[in-house]
Amino acid sequence: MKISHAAERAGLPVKTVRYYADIGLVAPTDRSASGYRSYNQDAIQKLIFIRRARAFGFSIAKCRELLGLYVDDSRSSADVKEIAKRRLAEIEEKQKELQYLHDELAHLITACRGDDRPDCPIISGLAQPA
Amino acid sequence: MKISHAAERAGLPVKTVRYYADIGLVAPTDRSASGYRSYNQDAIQKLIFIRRARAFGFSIAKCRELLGLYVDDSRSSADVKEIAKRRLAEIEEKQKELQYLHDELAHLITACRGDDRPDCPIISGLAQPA
DNA sequence: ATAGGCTCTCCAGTAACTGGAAGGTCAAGG
DNA sequence: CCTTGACCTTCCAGTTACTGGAGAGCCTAT
Repeated sequence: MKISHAAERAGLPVKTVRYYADIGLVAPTDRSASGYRSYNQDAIQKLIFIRRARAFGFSIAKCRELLGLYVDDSRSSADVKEIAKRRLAEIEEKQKELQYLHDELAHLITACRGDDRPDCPIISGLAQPA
Repeated sequence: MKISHAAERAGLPVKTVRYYADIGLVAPTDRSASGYRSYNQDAIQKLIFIRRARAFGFSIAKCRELLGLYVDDSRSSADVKEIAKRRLAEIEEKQKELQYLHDELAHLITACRGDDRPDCPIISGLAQPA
């Protein structure tokens, strides 16, 4: 299967698939005589795996690690769970941070009349060193 | 005030202050004979403003825009409120997204025994095209 | 005079692609 | 057989917002 077909199957842009090949994340199964990348079902499955892991916010480095575990039938589920739990903790951290931002910004917005007068609590709020 | 002092006052790394000068976001008040950047209170206030806006997740481009409104005494508070509201909407969007990720990942983690056996719902969950 | 702690500029690298240019390949249609 | 158009290739540059480092100049104190 040529790259555009594989990319479509995997739900990724062609450029990205090529990029993943370049960085050695998912190598094409082989190359045609004319140099075209060729992907088999197995490689496409890896691309799908990566797309999903990326959608979960795993970095390329973590994806590489996860892919290693994915192809290793003998790895323990504990290894995977550990990585996933750490990622979950990061997500929760980010959630807290966003919640804080949300509340503070919402507060400023509420305080701002939003009319055509110049005085604005949002601007002055941002100007506070805090 | 030389750059390290100004940076400290503003709560920013020196490198960042220099960077902001390079991209024309906050220019130093002037330069000493030997070429050292010099910042007055006004410039430091702008740096603080930028730091705060950045902490709220405003892009440099938005910061530039906000800074324009900050220094413009005649701008209407509605202009500012509009930008802030859009940012708030982005934050809320991100929150929803994170919540979804969180729940899906938490679900996979719960389903995984995390022992030394190889079968792992996290891995197989990631391998689903979904 | 020299040591240290500043400061300067410029270059490169980060993460994960994305866009574009220049050129090769391949199947179909005329 | 030739051309057209859709593919494919490589390579280079740009994105965001810095950050690190090299090499060199400046300034103050001892």
